[in-house]
Amino acid sequence: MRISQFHLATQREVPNDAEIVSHQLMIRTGMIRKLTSGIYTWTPLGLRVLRKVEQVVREEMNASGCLEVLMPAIQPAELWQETDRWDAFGPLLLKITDRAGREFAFGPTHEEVMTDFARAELRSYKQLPICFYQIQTKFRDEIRPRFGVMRAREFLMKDGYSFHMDEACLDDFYQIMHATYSRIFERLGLNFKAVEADSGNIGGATSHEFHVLADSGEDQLAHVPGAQYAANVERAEAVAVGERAAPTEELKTIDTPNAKTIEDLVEQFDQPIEKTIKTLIVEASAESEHDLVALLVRGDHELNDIKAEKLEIVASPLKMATDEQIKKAVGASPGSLGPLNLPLPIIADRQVALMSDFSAGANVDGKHHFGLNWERDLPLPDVADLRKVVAGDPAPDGSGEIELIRGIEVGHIFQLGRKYSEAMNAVVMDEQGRGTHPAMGCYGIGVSRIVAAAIEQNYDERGIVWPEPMAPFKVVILPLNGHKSHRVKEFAESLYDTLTEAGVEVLLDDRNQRPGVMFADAELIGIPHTVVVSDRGLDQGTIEYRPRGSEQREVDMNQIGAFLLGHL
RNA sequence: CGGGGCGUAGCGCAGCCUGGUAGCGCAACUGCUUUGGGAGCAGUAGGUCGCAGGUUCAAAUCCUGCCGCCCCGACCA
Repeated sequence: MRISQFHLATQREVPNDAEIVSHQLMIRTGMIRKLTSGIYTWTPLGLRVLRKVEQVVREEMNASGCLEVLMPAIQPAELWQETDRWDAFGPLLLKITDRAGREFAFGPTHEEVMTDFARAELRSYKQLPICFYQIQTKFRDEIRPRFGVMRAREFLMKDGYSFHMDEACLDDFYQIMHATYSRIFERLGLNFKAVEADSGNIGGATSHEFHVLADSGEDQLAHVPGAQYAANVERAEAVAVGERAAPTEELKTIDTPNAKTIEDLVEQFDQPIEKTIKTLIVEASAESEHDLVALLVRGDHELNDIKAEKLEIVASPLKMATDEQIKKAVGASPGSLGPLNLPLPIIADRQVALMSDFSAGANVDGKHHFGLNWERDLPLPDVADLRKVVAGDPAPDGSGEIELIRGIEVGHIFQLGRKYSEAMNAVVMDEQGRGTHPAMGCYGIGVSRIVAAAIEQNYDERGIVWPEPMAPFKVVILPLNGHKSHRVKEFAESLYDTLTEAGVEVLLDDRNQRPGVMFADAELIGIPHTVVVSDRGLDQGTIEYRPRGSEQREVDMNQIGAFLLGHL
């Protein structure tokens, strides 16, 4: 491609709404342009990258036996009503009405459409297992779109769905998909990690996420360096450490008029934070016959919302009680709550159950108890895993100490089970001629998000440093003063022809720009291999070769073609 | 949705407080010069000042309403 024939639209300045590096660079390189909040145009440059990712995904899915389809983006409300997700999916679902007043949604995911397809197409166990996938535009009316295509409302996603006669078969295929995903991210040249995950509102039991590792990632991951264990902190099990020591202190009630937080208590009363208890009041579930529930975590620990709302007694989604609710139920303010004489159901974190001689609010404003001990001063409440893991915690599999890192979720695989096949009555005949609801798996990859995630992981002060498999072009040729020097121009043209004929994606900068502009653009858009043709070099019989992100060197002008072909 | 901020040329901004000719940098266009790190000079073009009302002799500027966008929280590929 000649730049003069291309639409290269780089810019020096970035719009002030671009917060993170990938968003800034995608705008500066001209890969994307915003149409409106969370909705972007992919320019020719950006689309080349998007297609690269898409193609790797497609090839690996095909290689694992999956079959590509393309399903409608617009889906009728009736399908979503069958699974109760028309309402349950909430405002994330973009709803559309046609001229006849019929309701539709712009698909945020395709379980319903796929299950509908399957119930029509799949009749016999002989057709199973089978996996269909598509690469298609989705729309989720995100509460807050941000970071460019990283969290866009409209985005490109690969979603696959598999069907199986039994769980064992599903599990086997799930492992295949796990391996397929790993190959995809390896091929793309990304530093990634697969972690145990929470399955969220898609449903299902077993689930893994694939994360591109980057400090700007929105997700926190718990892993053990050098070992197997890795989980999203949302999900990571917190193991209690140690044993409960025997009481050594007397129970005392102390006036603490100025201690409204755990930090105050620690500072003003010289309490070790590991000896304090944080009492959080949340709304109870409708089935529980309570209004509120108290959750206890150690003072230096944080409540894990996901774990909490999975408890039967706790309302889901989790809702913290208001100050008024607490005042009414307990008679004290949030700064003075504790488990002793608390007129609410109580659930303690595992670690809390091992504490002794601890302090907590007295449920009277301005008073705390010190020297509290379970089973002496108050009964041990129900115990559950409630807290977020922290660095240094032992991994639940005993493999070592947990370290926390950040990642960008780019893939998610689920074992859905029979949730959708039952809800939508998809039935296939088994070997005995009995109708069976097939077990399903579901496998997503955020194709457009991968592009942004790759940049978060691969850039320097000059621009993007594409992993070679994602680069929009492999080589860029810069003829310095090519419009003045015939031999520079001719050499560049001839090299361009050689590489093009060899099937290399090569960009020729034929814009008559000054060298600085050419270098800056080549580096900004992150082309892996730059070739500089100049009079200076030709005088010495050499061509300059600059791999993006490492040292340049001179190559014999007669060898440069072969040299490049050998390096690509 | 709650809290905060911003809408002036393609992009980044000033002007608004204190009403009176709409301005700067980058980008764009023309010419000349320049050519190994985002050039210089000269010139040109480009604006319903987010929209609608109101106040006023006069509104980018003051008032009211609406719309859009961004940031902080809950959601997700």
